[in-house]
Parts: sequence; structure tokens; C-alpha cells
Amino acid sequence: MEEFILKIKKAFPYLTDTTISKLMSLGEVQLLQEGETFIKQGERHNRIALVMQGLLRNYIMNDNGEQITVVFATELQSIAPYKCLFLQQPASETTEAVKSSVLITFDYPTMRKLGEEEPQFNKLYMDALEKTLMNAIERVEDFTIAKPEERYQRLLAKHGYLIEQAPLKYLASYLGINPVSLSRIRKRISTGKRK
Amino acid sequence: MEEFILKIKKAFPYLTDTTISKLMSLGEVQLLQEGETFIKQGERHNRIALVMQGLLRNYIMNDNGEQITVVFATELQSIAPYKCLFLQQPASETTEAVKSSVLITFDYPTMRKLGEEEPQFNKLYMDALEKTLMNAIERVEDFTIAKPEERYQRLLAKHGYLIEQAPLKYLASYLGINPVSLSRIRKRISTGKRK
DNA sequence: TTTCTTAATTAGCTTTTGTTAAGTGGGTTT
DNA sequence: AAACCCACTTAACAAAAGCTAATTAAGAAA
Repeated sequence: MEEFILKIKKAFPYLTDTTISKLMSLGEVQLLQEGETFIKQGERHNRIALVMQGLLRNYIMNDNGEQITVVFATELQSIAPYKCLFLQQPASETTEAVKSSVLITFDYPTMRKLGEEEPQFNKLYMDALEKTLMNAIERVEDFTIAKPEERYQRLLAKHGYLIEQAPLKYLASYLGINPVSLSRIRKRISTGKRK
Repeated sequence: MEEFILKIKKAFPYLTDTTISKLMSLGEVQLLQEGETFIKQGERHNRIALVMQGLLRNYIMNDNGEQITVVFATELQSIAPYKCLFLQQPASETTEAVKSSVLITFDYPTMRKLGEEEPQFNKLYMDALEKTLMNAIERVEDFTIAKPEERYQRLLAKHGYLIEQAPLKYLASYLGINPVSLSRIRKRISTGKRK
């Protein structure tokens, strides 16, 4: 617990000790084993999670019933069924632990309400949102700028830890390609390249 | 001007009249002719724009110096060089009017500061952010779920107005494909389809 | 009007990805 | 150990996208 507080302090240095302890009293610590879910598609839900340890992913289903990993979240990133929170709809995605993980989860309406009295809560939420937005934009940029093979290279360069920890099939759907293609790409890269 | 106020009231019904007039006094109305820019890549900048009329796009350059349209913004959507605002870096993208447009622009640090005293400002900003985030996520989902041809179909279905107003080459890069491919896709769709 | 320019289409060919199916290897269960 | 499961790889072929270049179309400029 102490350890988590330190991590949060480091990531959000403007939070005072009293705010942090308020925060911790509002949050619920949740442990997930590999494969366990934080929220399932179709459920209604109003919690937002801050990842303290481990690796999660959000996935949706395509028309063939295959799982498509839309986003990964690792330490100090937040993850939530955003459309569900913002539009009060059932979640369209499932959030699942890729490996055993620890989250702190917060009730979204409560956080927004408290933010009105506690500027620091608001700031925290906005910072998290802005970070999430930047990640999403970067991801869109990758899709528009780079072809599959280059996307894999960029992923390798920027988030190498993902390649180590997530199975290939998750990575493939994350990159928008099929697993067989990714396997081929890996081979092209490892063997002298081209042709 | 009255017209803009009405639009804002409709889109953000919780804003009181006094807040709206404060807001309008802080905002600067800016007109852009087709092809004119709101911000250019490399500039530093701290304004966020709310589109009141028209159509804008954000584009970046790929390694071949080609413009890649990352996002379109139309009426009542906000657009800004987000990484620039959030990280105080020079903008990596250019915001340009696809057709003649009207914006109201706000100084981002001022807005964040005012939000601390005026909860409505905060709410407005958070709503805008959340909306922008949802759009970005939807876009990532499109890339991961759908192949180029399907992406075009989805774009047609969801944002048909874009197809009418934006030139094909912008749409192609927005879809992550090259203009020649998009032209072919169009043909495949219009003529009886397949082969 | 003619000329220039630029966007979009079309065509031919190359490269990459999708798809299906058959191996391969590691780990688990019995 | 054998049988099984699953992820990943490999292969072969089909389908789609990339690339280059030529053609057409439409608008702006002379």
C-alpha cells in the first residue's frame, strides 16, 4: 500500500498528502489474476481503474467473434469502459488482465462530483484523461502513417515491454493485422530482411 | 454571434447565461478561408478551438513529406494541437480549414486556471475532452476491426458529410490507405461489387 | 479560348496481407 | 510417457493494397 502511494505521488506530484489519503479511502484495490476481467462487455459499470502493477487490455469482438485488443494499459495508466462511463451505455469492451495485476478503482460519478469541491481531484482526472487521449491519438497516427510492418517496428521501439509480455495474437489484433501476418513480419525482420 | 451562443447552449445545456457570456468574452472568434491554418507544425501554441461552422483537419507529415490527415473536426467539435498543449512542445501537426470555417478559440492555461473557480468551465472542458477521447477510441477501433474497404463503408455510414466535403486524398490518408487504393475501393463499391 | 495545374481515375505490375491448412514445440493433464 | 491443448510458425494460394505512370476531368490563370 505504501508502495502504491509512492508511485502515485511520483506520477502526480501536485497531490498533497491529505488529498492522497482521501483518494485512497475512495479507491478500491483490486487484484486480478491472468485472464480475469475487470469489466465484461455488456455490463453496466461506472468505475475507472488506475493500474498499479501488471498489464491489462481492452478488447472488443469483431464480426467473426474474434477478440480484438484495442488498448493495453500498464503501470500508472488508467483504463475504463469510456463510452460506458460517458454515455451510460452497457460496455462494448471487456477489460482483462494479460498478466496478474493490481488496480485501484474509483467510482466515476463520485470522482466527478468531488472534483467540484476538490480542485486536485479534477486536476488528477483531467491529467489522466489528457494522457489517455494522447495515447489514443498517437495510436491513430501510427495507423495512418505506418504500414503493418512499420507499426510493429514502432511498437517494438516505443513499447518493447509489450512484445515481451503479451502473446502474439493480442499484439496482432492490436496492430490491426492477423496473427499469421505478424509471424511473417517477425521473420522478415529477424532474418536478414527483405525477400 | 447570437447564433453561436445558441449552438453552444444547445450542445452544453448546463452552462448558465452568465457563464456563457464569460466564456464568450474569453474566446476569440476566428475566420479561416479554405486552406488557411489555425496552427502550423513546429509552432508553439496554447489555444484550443471550438468549431462553430465549417470543417477542419489536423495533418502530420509522413517520412515522404506527404500530408496525413489524422482527424477531421466539424461543428461543435474541438480541435487543438493536444500534445503541444499538454506537454508544452512545438506542435507536431498542422490544423487547416478544409473549407471556410469559423472557430472560437480559447487560451488553454487560462481555461484550466479559471476552471478551478468556475466548476462549469471545468465541466465544459472535461466534456469536450471526453468527447474527443471517444472519437479517438472509435477511430482506433475502426482500424483494428475493419479492413480498408470496410473502413470506408463505415465512414460513409457514420460521417457521410465528410465524403461529400473532403477531397479524396484527405480521406485516403485518414483511412490509412493511399489515394489510388481508395479510388479503386470506390469503384468496387459502385460497380456491382466483387471482382 | 487556350494553357496550366491539380485531383481523380485507370491500368499494369509488385509486394504485402488474408486465408486455410498443415506442421512444430511447450506445457498440462491423465 | 502418452495424449492433449494451445500458441506460434510455415507453406501455398487468393485477394488486396502499394507503386509508377498514363489518362481524364475540372478549375484557375493567362
